[in-house]
Amino acid sequence: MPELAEVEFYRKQWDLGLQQVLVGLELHEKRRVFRKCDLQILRDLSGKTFQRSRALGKKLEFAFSGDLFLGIHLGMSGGLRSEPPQFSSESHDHLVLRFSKCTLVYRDPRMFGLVICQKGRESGDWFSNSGPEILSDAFTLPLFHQYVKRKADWGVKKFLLDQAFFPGVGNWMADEILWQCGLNPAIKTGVLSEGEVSNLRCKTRVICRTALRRIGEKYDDVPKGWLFHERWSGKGICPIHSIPLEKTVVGGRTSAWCPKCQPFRTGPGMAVKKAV
DNA sequence: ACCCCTGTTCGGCG
DNA sequence: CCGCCGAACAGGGG
Repeated sequence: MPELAEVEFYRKQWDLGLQQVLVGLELHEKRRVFRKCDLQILRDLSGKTFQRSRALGKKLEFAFSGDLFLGIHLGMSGGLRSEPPQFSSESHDHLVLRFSKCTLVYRDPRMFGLVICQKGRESGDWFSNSGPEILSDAFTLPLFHQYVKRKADWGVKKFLLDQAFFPGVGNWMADEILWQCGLNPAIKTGVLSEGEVSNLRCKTRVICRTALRRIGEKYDDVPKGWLFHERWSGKGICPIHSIPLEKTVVGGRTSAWCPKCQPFRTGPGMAVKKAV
């Protein structure tokens, strides 16, 4: 489930443990999510203070005293939550952090997620990204044009899913952006008009900002009128045209799109505006 | 029962 | 050697 805003929501679930000392740690070390984790460093977290956390795209980083960092990627089905001190872990709770006032739990049934541990002043190479965050000042229009130029022969859906360019954007966000831009997911980025490129960047930022504000605060608070609500309901209907959505595999992922809002084409087009 | 999946990596193939 | 694509990972939900 977790994309940009859901990741932020889950990050906050662990805020209850901030500035507290980790008094106990339970883990199922054989599980797949620890496949890249240094278990020695992970166990060293015991007795340390949970100082701060941050998110970058779909990655989460939790900083502890002693220059220790815990990194988590939630994969397809991961989630974080806080429980009372006396909580007993359940079958998919792979990592359980005990504090005096709360218990922080990492759960992931499908185990596509990842736990990383590092020691050092810097949080290390895992928690970093080649490009700027979508909502940062560095995510400029000229930079966006460079991206488009570099991937001119990519379908725009595949383009949006590239984490190096769009950290945090996942399948549903990409579909939301394309629908609100009136762009078919299979259109090559090189074919977009100047206005469409500019609109694509703008809508991407607005949707990220709105999603962070709403979903980041309350998991299921998805803005009314968004394609999201129709995406996987048995018969998805375009909120604008009330006609069935198409479901096709584009860029390796199932995509939902409206044939009226998002007609396919192979040549230059005009910028499309839509108010949602 | 069967088919689907909001992510990422890897190996085969052209 | 490179890029694209499907498979694989593993379990839950419709």
